[in-house]
Amino acid sequence: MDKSTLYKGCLEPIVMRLLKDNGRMYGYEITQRVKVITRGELKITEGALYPLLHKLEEKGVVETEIESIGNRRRKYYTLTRTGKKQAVTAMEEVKTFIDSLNLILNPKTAW
Amino acid sequence: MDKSTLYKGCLEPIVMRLLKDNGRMYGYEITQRVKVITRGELKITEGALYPLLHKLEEKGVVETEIESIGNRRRKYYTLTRTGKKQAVTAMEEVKTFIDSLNLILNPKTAW
DNA sequence: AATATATACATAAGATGCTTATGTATGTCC
DNA sequence: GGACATACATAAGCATCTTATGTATATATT
Repeated sequence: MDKSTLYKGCLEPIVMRLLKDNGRMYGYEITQRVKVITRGELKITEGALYPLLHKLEEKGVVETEIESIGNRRRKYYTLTRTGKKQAVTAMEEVKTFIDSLNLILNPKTAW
Repeated sequence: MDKSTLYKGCLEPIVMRLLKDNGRMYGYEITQRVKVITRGELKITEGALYPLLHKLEEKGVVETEIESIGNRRRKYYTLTRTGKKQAVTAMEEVKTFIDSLNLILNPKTAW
């Protein structure tokens, strides 16, 4: 099995968590942050991330701000008020999900 | 976000784990077992499970045995020798994956 | 006796969420 | 000057799931 198929569906909560913790991030920064935090285990591809960010913006979960550093531009993303609420719910859902996974995959451990 | 999207990609390791633990199971049994273990949180649909089981059989990960109880038939699945090896690897991969997820989603907790 | 629900399998169409590939452009290091 | 990093974006294609549908037997309900 391809290792990366596991994380399908988890990208959205990951992004929301990072925005919740850090307040304001740009796309490329998110990819790098995930790589560092997970010691290279999780690698977010740009082909997955950018369309997701656009979708979240359309849904009003995040809002953007473009910042220029010299001739370079960065697009910063911030959670909206609604986004912050949804982030809380999303975190609970992921927690429950991981608990369920652990119940099956680590039946002997008491989580 | 639809809650069930989270578990995309996790069905295969779940099935392998159950077969590894229980030796021999049939499809419907797997769906019920997951429901009980996770207290109703994870519901495996038959439309997802049966094609997966067939795929695993094609790949030589599992082998089947049909058993009749009265007029009813059950198709039992067992891990092959290769399947058992792959199950070990799969479990390690899922463990690493969950660890990575936790690093991002529970940054304050030391796992 | 009829109906609903549970058991048990299966497949097909469609949606979703990713990978891979490609493109543009600037900045930095050697 | 070329390689690599930074920074964005999109499109084609694939894998994995949901939803819908179908078949058939067994059991419980009314």
